[in-house]
Amino acid sequence: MDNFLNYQCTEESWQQNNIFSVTSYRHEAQPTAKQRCQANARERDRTQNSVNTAFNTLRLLIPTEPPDRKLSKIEILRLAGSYITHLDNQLYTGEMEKPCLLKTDVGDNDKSLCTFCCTVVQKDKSSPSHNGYYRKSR
DNA sequence: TAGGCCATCTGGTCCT
DNA sequence: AGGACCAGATGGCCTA
Repeated sequence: MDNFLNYQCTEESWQQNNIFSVTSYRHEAQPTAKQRCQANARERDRTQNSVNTAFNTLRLLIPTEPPDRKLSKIEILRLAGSYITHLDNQLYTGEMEKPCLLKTDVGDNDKSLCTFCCTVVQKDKSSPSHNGYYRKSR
C-alpha cells in the first residue's frame, strides 16, 4: 500500500491490489469491484463534502486569536462546546461586562475564567480600546 | 524521532 | 438491494 494518499481506487486497481476480496468478505454476496469502488468513492465524498464542510462551518463560528488560527477537529469540537457554555452563561447572567466563571473539573469550589473571557481579557490588555470578539452592548 | 492529526479503505449495521 | 452512517485499521505528513 505505498503512497496511499495518492491512491485512488479504480475498478482495475482494486481487482489487481485488493488482497481482502476473497478472504475478508464473509457474506455470500460479495460486492463487485465496481460496487466496492463506488462505496469507497461515496465514503470519500461524504467525508470531504459532508463531514469536513461541517467542521469548517463550525470552525468559522469559534472566535480565536488570530482568527485564522489552525484548529484540529478535536479542538473545534472542544472549543465549540466551551463557546456554547460561555454564551449560555452570558445569556443566563446577562452580565456581558464581567468575565464569566466556569466550574472546573477540579471541584465545585474551584472556578476559573472561561477560555473565551480570557481571550477577551488578553485582547483588552494589548488593545484597551478593543471591545473583544463577541461582547456587545445591549 | 515519537506522537498527533488526517485521509482513505473497509466491513458492519441500519434505513429506505 | 443499495445507500448512508459509523468505527476500526492503516499509513503518510507535520511538528515539537
